Amino acid sequence: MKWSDLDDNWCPVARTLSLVGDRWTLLILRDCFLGLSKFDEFANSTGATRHVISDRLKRLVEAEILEKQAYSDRPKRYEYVLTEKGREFGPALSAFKDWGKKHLPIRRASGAA
Amino acid sequence: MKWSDLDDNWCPVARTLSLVGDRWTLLILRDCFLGLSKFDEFANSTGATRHVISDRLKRLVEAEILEKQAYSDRPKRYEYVLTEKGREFGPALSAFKDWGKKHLPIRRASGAA
DNA sequence: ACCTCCAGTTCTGATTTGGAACTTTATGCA
DNA sequence: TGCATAAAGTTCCAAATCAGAACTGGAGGT
Repeated sequence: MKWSDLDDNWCPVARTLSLVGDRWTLLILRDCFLGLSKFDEFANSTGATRHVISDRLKRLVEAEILEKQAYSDRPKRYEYVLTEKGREFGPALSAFKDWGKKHLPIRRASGAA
Repeated sequence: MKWSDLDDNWCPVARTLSLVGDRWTLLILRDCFLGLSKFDEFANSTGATRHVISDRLKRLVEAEILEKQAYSDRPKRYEYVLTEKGREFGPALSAFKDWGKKHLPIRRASGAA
């Protein structure tokens, strides 16, 4: 059973997972909702390797969840922004957020001495 | 950056992902909501290898999302059922389901000539 | 000319999967 | 007794994916 074998599954949850069913993809999406949009921002924020960021970004663009837009012409730089389809994924991330806040309280209380 | 390095992340979405952020775990959870509870049921339904099912079930029990209950004593058989914490993950799966239904219509329309 | 920034790509070794067979405990049946 | 089946895992090996770091290429800045 491979990743893509789920994309025609009878279950909509499975189909969704075939697209965004991995830690890094979901983390990148979270970043998008937080306003991040550049390659390095995703790399720094998620902690995933550049290799993975590159791969996931490609998938997300292909799935039309993100759109690649040039924000600089001369050195040709692109940023990734949510499409409408991508924005509609917000509720799913919110559900994750709510569940995490309720059931997984942070343990190592940041720097808050 | 490893799986578990996210469990103390400041972001609740990241913490949630450190637990259930992978295709198979989420698919197993979906199955639980569909009423499945046995090892082989998960294996057959998800298509994941028994090895992966075994690993994910262990994680989920450890995270108290699922509970391992004996349903037979003589051959000692166990089934996995959602805890309250696990049931509260329902909205997240629903969000995935809704998004999938709307944005990823099934393509190879089953047997429908 | 040299350093830095950004967006990727490439390389290698380690970890995780996939797929299938095997184990254990117990039942059915001939 | 002997053989087959069932459930829940475990074990093994080859293949795919990942982590980590270095490298490439275009464009400034000084």
